[in-house]
Amino acid sequence: MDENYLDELNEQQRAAVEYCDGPQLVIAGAGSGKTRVLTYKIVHLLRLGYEPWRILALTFTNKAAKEMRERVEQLVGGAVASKLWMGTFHSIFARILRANAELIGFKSNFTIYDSSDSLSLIKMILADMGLDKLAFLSGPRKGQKKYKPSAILSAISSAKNALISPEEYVRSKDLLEIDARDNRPELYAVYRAYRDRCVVAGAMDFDDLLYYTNVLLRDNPDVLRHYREFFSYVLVDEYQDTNFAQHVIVTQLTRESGRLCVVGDDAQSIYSFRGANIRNILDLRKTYSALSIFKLERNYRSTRNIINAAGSLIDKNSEQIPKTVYSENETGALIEVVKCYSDFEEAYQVASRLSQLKMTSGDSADEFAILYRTNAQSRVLEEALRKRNVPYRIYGGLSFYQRKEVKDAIAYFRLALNPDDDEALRRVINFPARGIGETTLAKLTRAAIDGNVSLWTVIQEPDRYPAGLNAGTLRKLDRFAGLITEFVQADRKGADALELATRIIERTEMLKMYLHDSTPENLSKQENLQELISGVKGFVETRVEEGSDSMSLADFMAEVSLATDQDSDSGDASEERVTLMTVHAAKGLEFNNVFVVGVEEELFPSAMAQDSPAQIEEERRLMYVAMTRAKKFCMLTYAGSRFRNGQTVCCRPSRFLRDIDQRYLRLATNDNLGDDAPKVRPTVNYTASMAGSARSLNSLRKVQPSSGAPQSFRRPGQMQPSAGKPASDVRYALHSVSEVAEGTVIEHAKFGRGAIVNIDTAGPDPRITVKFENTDTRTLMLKFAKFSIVGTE
DNA sequence: CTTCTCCGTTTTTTT
DNA sequence: AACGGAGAAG
Repeated sequence: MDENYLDELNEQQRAAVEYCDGPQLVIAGAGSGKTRVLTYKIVHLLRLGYEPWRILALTFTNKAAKEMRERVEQLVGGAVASKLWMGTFHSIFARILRANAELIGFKSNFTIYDSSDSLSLIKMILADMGLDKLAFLSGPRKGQKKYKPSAILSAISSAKNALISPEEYVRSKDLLEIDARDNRPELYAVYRAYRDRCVVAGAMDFDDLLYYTNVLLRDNPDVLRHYREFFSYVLVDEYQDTNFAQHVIVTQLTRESGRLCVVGDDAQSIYSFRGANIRNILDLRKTYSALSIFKLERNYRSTRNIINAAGSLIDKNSEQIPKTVYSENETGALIEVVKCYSDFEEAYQVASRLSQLKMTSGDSADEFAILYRTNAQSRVLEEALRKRNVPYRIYGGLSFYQRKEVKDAIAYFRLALNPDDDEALRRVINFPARGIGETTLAKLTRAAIDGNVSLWTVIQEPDRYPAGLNAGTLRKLDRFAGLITEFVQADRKGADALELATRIIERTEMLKMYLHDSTPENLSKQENLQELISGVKGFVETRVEEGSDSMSLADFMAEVSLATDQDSDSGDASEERVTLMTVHAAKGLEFNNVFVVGVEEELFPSAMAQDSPAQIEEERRLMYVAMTRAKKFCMLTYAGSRFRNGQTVCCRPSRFLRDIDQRYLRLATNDNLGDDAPKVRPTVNYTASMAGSARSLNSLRKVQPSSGAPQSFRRPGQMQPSAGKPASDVRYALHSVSEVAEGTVIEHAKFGRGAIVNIDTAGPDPRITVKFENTDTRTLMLKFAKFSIVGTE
């Protein structure tokens, strides 16, 4: 370990790192070395003699956890770093819950429902309760569904984040009153049914992971005592993004010891839609009377202009902890504001300015980022970049594990581990088609709900839970059950993830199905299934290499079920690319050059945020995050019209542009940022010819109450550079043995560049062993490995 | 029971 | 534009 690690910190950072005498809050402005403080603090704790496996470091995203681990690794080595408890709230507590599952009425093999599972379960419950019918309401809500699944889900989610059980919910006069007013008086019953079905299915959703952790610690004093003592120091990153459930877990674990270090920046709180609450930071002082507060205010990242501009923007927010972020870097260029006619022109402008800047600055492509408010905005930008042959990488969008065919396969995986998993069962009971249709499923569901058991139990014990099915149907169900049982037993007998996964794909004939005809979609589905298998294979191989015995399908699923899109670091690291992502996804990152596009009213700030000042402030913080990603150059663009929801709508410049002190901006001479617009009625600020009906629809929509946080469904065709796009299909293909030799240099779709060191043709399927430039050596099955041949060594 | 087709709704951000 | 849901035909 580097002895002089403390010298690499400035005075404020060093003070924060060295203070280990009690609870500590570090308010860290953007770019002030927040992660640096956390990583060095961990190193410092190790120095002081804290054992690595008793340090708990919680982050918000997988990406942040990974980055922190890597940075600690560099300082103390992988052997020590791998012993730290470091990860997202969700993954760490999932692990703890699995270890203690029986105490809260679960088994350790519980499934984790993702948002689409949750939504599908909500829909099922609403249908069962007869609440999915149209409501005959008058006025603007006429014809709208009373119980909108996504809104229900988000209400349930809020309840759990506030640690309110269904039983407590129904006892709360306030909540019932609100529901009555919102025309959904039976929400409590939906919540209860949802909870019950999850329990029966042995499933937890994302919120449950936090909720049940609280239950576990609340109802089992000995468990609480154990973890309190076990974790001798707790560190939390991005505390401004924690919700109440997370806050309570943290305080439960550290209230007595006071060995807590929390880092956050209230100005970067951008997840309140998910229950994050800045109050958690402020309330720390109440919980810990001895709380010491440290401030990091010097920004090392950006030029003065960028920091000053962002500062002048965030000053317009009323709610914030007073602090002054300053930069002592060079003044730098002004922030460029560009007005465009349309989203197409915007994309063109950005692409051309980017290419030009790339030439003049000499920065490589990965020093450029284009940030947007919504994923949908990426389309046009992609096109413009492609036209200019600028290589880019999109983050977000549909994750690999969310693709239909992959989800289907995963559903079988899940059933093998937990056949009670209703959502997985419903997904694949008739896929591939085996003549078990809606009617049968409805009858099974009815019986399952009446018996308060899982669908699997109903299928297993038809006599005990009669569903009123005819003999033919029963026979079909029996065959399906046989298939699942076979997988379950294979897992119990200790099959590793690859054996079991391969068997599932073969026995269900999923891959075969797609082989039948070779439409482009089918081809891509085949590829994705093969990619999944090679993912499993890679997982098993890694575990073998690491000398770990944890290579069961359950171990694989534990990694996968909480891995989200950002995590898939696919694409080769060797090639430099421009980054395209949402502002949310960009948090914690930095680039020399940042383009923020679509800086318009109703988009940024979002149309959903228009009706409350608090939401506008969150959007403003989001804008602040966007701008402070930039080190040297920042450009903001807006368009006069934009293709949205299938039609072209008019747009006005964002109020945020006017919030920024104009001293730091470079505007086109004729650009007044929409300041001439009458401010009284901003939304109807258009001539009828310009605006058309979309506009009036929009102003109508504002009357309706906002419908909560919708769960995201992303379109295919984004992300995963290796699939979907014709360009990449050509680049990475399958190869035969005759095409490769030892010494052949290949470019793998996932692992990057590497040289073949061995070819094994002994088995039924030829394998190649490749030493990759990222130091990994992997053995790949030739029939699955997607790569291009670069040359020979 | 399956498949096809039309219709209506949708769009914020993510663990 | 793109998806899911509903309804009709096979």
